[in-house]
Amino acid sequence: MTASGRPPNQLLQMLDAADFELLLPHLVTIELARATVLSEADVALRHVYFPHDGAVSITVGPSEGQTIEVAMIGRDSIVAGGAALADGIALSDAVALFPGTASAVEISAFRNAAAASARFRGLVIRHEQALFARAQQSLLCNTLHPVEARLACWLLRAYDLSNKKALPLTQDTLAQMMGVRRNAVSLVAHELQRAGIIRYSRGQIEITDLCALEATSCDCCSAVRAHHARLLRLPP
Amino acid sequence: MTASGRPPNQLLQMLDAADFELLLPHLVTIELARATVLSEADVALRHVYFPHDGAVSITVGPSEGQTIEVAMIGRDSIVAGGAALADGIALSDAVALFPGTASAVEISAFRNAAAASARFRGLVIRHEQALFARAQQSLLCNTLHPVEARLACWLLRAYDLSNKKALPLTQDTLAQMMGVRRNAVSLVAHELQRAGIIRYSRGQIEITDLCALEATSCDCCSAVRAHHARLLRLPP
DNA sequence: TGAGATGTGTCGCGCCCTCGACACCCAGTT
DNA sequence: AACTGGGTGTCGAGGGCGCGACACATCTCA
Repeated sequence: MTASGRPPNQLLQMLDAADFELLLPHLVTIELARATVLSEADVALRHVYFPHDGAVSITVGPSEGQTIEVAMIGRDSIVAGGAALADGIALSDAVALFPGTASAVEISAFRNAAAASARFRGLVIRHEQALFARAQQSLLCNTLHPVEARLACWLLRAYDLSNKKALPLTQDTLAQMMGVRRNAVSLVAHELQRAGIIRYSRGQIEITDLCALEATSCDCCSAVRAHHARLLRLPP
Repeated sequence: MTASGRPPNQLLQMLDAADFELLLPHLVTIELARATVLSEADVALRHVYFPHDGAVSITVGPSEGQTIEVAMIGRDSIVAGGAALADGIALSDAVALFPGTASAVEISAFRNAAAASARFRGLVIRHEQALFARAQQSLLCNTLHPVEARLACWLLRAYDLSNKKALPLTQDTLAQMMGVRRNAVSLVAHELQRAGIIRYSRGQIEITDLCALEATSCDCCSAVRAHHARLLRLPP
């Protein structure tokens, strides 16, 4: 909880008092242990989640080894908000990547709130648009940019969400997220470590030179940040 | 116009009579010449479009040569519907790829209709979700699948939208859409032609063996189709 | 008919990354 | 102390594609 007495999720914080009252009775704080599954593609949703901290990885892909991360989201976002407003069937898998907590809301309560309040609905829609922008940029980045820049981007996003420079991550999971072989990650990570930008060992990656990491990354990160900032500032 | 007396856009056709009345006074049929720009990233929208035929390519990318197609849409979709419901700033460029016509609506009228009718709003949101699914699948496809399969997918989609087996397309534009070099397209196209699956010459590509083309493509196409069908069937 | 513009084939070099495989190192367990 | 298992380095073969460049074909227009 924060000074406002609300859970520390950016979207909950932005809500009008009246809108927050709509949700409040239905908010349940839950633990997100690593690898907790929040939603599964093509399966009916039961809850919508407002993460407080940690990070959730949104992925698609039919089979193991053929999956790819669409976006990494956290306290600046909602899990499954768009699908909840649409037909309640999740488009993608959502899995806790870094542990944390979240406020869960039953999907019916979420839909009721969205039906009752145009302002709340607008916020969810703008959020969904921001998420779309994220996916779009990932599309461009994955298609056109080399693994090194993409890895830098990814780490920066993880840092943004967790505010921690040390992240519990294996090269293997990194490779899965980015849709490349562990091989490639190993090579690039080694290079970044040699340059003094990151340090890692046995499932812990630490950012040691944030500026250099930003220089290594492509401008996809900042493009996404700009969209997010614009869309989630309440209109006048 | 069709038997229903409505423009031949799938979404307009699906509308409740009352909802259609909301839009009808504001619908203006326009020509979409090839390369007509319908929206531009980061620029305020003026209209929302319901394509009747032809196809519109949604692309992102900061600079020339660094752009990539997010989705190709047509009569089964809306151009800029999501952005209109959000903050009215387009996320991406939208350009007419194949000529055709569309119904244009001023953004304010579109928003008013969405505010007035929960059913219309729901349809737009579900559509936007379908578009998101499309983008997601492109992300996966571009990251993991070889150019040959992607090209096949792309042609199938173009065929779906235009119902024509002959498409006015240069290898150059194909390469731009797919985010690869013309070189790669030339190679693959040559191969497909040799196999009797397509035929082409000077900016005209013709599908000669649809089944073989489907066999060449990855299952991304069908995955997207499934999502689209599910989301755009009116809920009970 | 000739000049230019546009679309296509193709060649070579080289890089990035895949794919499979194996060895090593470190932790926790027994 | 030995074992086991997960995380990492890395090697070699090979492919796919970037990247530049050039030749050639066809179309359009002067």
